[in-house]
Amino acid sequence: MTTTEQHSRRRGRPPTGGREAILEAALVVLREQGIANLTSREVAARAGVSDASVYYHFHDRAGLLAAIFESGMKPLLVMGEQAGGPNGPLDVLERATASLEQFFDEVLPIMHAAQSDPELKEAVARYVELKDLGPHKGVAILGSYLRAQQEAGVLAPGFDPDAVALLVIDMSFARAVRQQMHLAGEERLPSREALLDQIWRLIQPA
Amino acid sequence: MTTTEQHSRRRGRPPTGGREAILEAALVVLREQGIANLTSREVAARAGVSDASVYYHFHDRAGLLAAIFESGMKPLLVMGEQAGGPNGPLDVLERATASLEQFFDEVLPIMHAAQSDPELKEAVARYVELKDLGPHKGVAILGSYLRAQQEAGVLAPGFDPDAVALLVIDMSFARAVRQQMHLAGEERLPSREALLDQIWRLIQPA
DNA sequence: GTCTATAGGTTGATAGAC
DNA sequence: GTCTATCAACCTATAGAC
Repeated sequence: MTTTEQHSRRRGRPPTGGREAILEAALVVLREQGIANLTSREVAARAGVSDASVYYHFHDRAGLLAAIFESGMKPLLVMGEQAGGPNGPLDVLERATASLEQFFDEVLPIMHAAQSDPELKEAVARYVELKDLGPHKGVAILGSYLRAQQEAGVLAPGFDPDAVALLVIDMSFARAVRQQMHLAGEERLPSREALLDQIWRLIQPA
Repeated sequence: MTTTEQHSRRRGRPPTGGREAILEAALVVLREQGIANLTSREVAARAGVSDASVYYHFHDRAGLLAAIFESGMKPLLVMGEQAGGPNGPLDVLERATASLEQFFDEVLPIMHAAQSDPELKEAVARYVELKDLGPHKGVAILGSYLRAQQEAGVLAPGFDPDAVALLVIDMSFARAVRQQMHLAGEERLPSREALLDQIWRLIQPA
């Protein structure tokens, strides 16, 4: 514990953690209020700092948004570690969809915000290209796992591993979107289990 | 032809079509600039009318947004007519995905805009509930078709029609989103044909 | 129904003290 | 690094003439 906690200014927050506080608050505001209400004032108030602090740390609004985006996209960078578990394909599929949904749930507010402003949209596209993120990454991870299992004879020989992987990703993505829109009639839709059942029918060995 | 076309004020537009002009312009602005730049001034300028006209027709910004939303969602109301074509299931599937993608392509800007503002988000949710739109509608249409073909023996007996329908819808939705984000690496992803191939493997008769 | 003009409020961004 | 105070720009919305 090297943090000096002698004068508790706010509540357990380091005295000079302004930048992180602002970034955190901005992410919260973005998720709760949407980008329409993401103003420097609102963020500053939530972070418990002054309005000018925001501009000191991020120069301008675009800089703040870029930082939010980069911070909010981090879940993507740490993905793809639990693909090679010791469990069977069905278990892997279930765990993959679960973490995919959670991931999309975190990133979706940023995606939505990006689509509401052409400048942000292009920034996101460039960032994704630069870091080589994007759907093909997920397809590569999940697809190669499926292909390995297929070649090992654990799964059926006929299916296209990458295509099935993309189907699973798309299904998780759409589910996350529906969940965040919380539309009525969600309960009338086929469940995740029902969807995974069909995928399983597709890849299970004869 | 009852429209009086004696004095061409703009170009083939009725002299008193202000409301429609504004609505059209608003949709264009929303698609091109995103909701971040959707101001009464911008819309009015594009429509070739005054700023005040917008408020005359739609009372306030919320009224304009509601009208945009209702107008932009119309593609949903006229959906589901070409499902019962005389063609085979594979053809129906291809045509369904094509029109689904086009539909999502039209509605997506509005969905994104709605997600960027909590008030709009709730308005959308209520509207979808009121008009009984939503994914379950598409599932019902495509699913019942698949079920009919299945019971007629044209398709395999084992699959879940509704679940497969939702898979197809989710896949089309995700494809439309990717297309609008125009991320790099799209060409490395499995094509629509590759995805439909897997669906076909799922439902084809033995 | 459409315009001009403008009031009133909010926001992004800066200056300068501490 | 953080604050207060402030400005200029922009936006929503209204008033009133035509």
